[in-house]
Amino acid sequence: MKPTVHDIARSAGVSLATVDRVLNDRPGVRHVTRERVEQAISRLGYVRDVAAANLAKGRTYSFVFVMPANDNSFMIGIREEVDAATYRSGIERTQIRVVEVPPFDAPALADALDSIALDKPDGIAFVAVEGAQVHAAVARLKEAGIAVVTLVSDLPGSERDHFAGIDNHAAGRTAANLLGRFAGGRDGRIAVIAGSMLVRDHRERLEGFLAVMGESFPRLAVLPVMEARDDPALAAEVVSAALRRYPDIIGLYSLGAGNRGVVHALREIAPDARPVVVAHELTGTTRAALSEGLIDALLNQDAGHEVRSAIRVLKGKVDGLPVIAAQERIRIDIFLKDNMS
Amino acid sequence: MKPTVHDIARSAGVSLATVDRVLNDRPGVRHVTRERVEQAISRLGYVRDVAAANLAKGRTYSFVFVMPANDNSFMIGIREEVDAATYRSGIERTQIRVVEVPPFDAPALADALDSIALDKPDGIAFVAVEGAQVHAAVARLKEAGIAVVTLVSDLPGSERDHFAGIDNHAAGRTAANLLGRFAGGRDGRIAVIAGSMLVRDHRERLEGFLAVMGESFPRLAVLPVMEARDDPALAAEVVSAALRRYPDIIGLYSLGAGNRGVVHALREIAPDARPVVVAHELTGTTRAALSEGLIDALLNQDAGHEVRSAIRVLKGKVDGLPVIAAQERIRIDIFLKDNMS
DNA sequence: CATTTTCTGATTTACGTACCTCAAAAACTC
DNA sequence: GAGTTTTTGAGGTACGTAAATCAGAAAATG
Repeated sequence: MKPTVHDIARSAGVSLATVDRVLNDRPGVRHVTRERVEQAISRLGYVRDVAAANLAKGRTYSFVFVMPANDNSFMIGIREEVDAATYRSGIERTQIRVVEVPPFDAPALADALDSIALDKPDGIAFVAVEGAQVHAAVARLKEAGIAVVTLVSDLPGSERDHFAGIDNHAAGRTAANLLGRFAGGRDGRIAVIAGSMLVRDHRERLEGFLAVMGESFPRLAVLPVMEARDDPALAAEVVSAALRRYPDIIGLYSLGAGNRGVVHALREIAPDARPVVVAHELTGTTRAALSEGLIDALLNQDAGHEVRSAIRVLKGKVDGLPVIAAQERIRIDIFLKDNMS
Repeated sequence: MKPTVHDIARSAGVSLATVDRVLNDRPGVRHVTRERVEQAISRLGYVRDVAAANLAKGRTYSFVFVMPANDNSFMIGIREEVDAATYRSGIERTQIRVVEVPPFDAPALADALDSIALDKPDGIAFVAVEGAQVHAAVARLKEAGIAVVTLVSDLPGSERDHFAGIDNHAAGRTAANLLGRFAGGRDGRIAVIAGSMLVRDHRERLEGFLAVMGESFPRLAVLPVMEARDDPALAAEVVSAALRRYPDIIGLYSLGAGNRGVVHALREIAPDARPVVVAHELTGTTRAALSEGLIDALLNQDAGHEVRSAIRVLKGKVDGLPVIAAQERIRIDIFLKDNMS
């Protein structure tokens, strides 16, 4: 049977109160006694029953998620996952609030962070936009003892505790690898459409993509990146324009959101003239485009995983536990039309 | 504040005992009273505190995992995950025992299942081998009220409650798609190496693979499948032999385990004569081969996910809960050298 | 209407831990 | 050795639920 605190007390020849003092790091235990207890703990292989402990503590965590008010499917998906987590978290003594901010707007984000800090939540997760104001706001949050996690897009060099998202460099490299190999040795141009170079995830994807393109597929010429602010209408426009202007585009990498527009533009083209397309994020639109053959491969980051990881890390930080890197690594999923889940 | 059973009792104007009877579906509550309580529950939005409930119940689940005594990395990985789960499960009031059986041996598996049934565990998970004896053994398990889940390889048509594994048909299709596109329009032969056509997962992969090959890549001729019983030495031999005999092999699909042997054989070949290789399962060997360029793409089923899913489902079955299909679907992961996690 | 059966209430114990108080013992200090 | 401080013990309450007992009320049965 699983040992309990009572067993420890008996085995160490001390009282329950002393075991409790050792376990919860309370003062008033002599060094030798503490060691006796610790020995008993490892001897019996005692592990604290977390469920019972939480029940006894009655602790509740309060977290705030700061999300860009984008209407693209990915961000909607993330918000849904936050909602789902919020629902479950009611069960797990966790309170989660969601705050929306204008997208791609560093000052607005910094302001939001500062105003949230006034409520003194236990932790904050946010989608980073680069900017000195944001760095400063994060520093203030940490100053106030609030756990901080970046979500989807990171803010390296800041004092955030953790980044819950994929390795976007690797994602870009993977995209290049797929696009290059799918292009099958033909020559031609490659178009790239992004949301904004202001967000780190997009920039890193581009860097990784260009690196592999240069290394492994020198016969494919990559056009200058187009930015469409993850706006479907704008994306449709710029992609259409590019495809008209350069008939020898044989590949397209859509590394941001707003794929509704990209797919729309692709549909206008004669099937045999369509480029090989690699895009990001599995949504209703992209999933359909994948089965239809408009998109050839899809890189995905699982929103649910990211949100749950962020919450786990925030809880861990609040409780002073270390992050288990292996557990919190978010994988880059690749979908072809045959393995859509 | 989160409502408790006490709040429900007060709000419904009944006693705690009655609330308990309703919640735990115990007899002795009039229909109208039951409804009053249920209304109070939904009115207050009560959710049972699972932690407290488990604490109070003190219930322990006993599960048995029946695994083939294979020494390939994938099965070792599965066993490691079972061990890890076993460790954690001590915390979660779950007892897991692992039983090994000879691989690819239906009568032995059936015998093992029967002998395990004598202990009357709450649930059994096993890697299926096809055979009438196994079907019959599963029927007996269900007869005895034991929850049954197949792991990695399924046994459709049997009375198992659930299959914790990937859609192997889709995996084969995905492999064909990747292999065909990576081959880049060249003509040539494709070799396929499997473990055994006796296990359903291998057979289904092959079917999916052949289907897409026929549909989409008619210029690639698929050689008859080679079976190596997931034995590295044997695999090395047959792959070497095939590559020697057919110099125009431009693609290889390794759909079983024993990739150590396959990689060994590939390494013997001049780099520029190497075929495009798609294999299954991310292990130490295959991971290295992927970075080295010996393998071009890897399909993977996450052993940890599968084991945890199996345990979740078993617990659910024991508690009479329905399986949440979306949550229990195991994805097919694709790894290229750039997105190894 | 009496009797049996079916409900319901009140109360208690337990699960494993946290946290509190009060008293007693042990270890120091001068 | 008296006084002070530190360490330890004993005991209790609480968390939210499960499960049991027993008595009493209500309903159904004859």
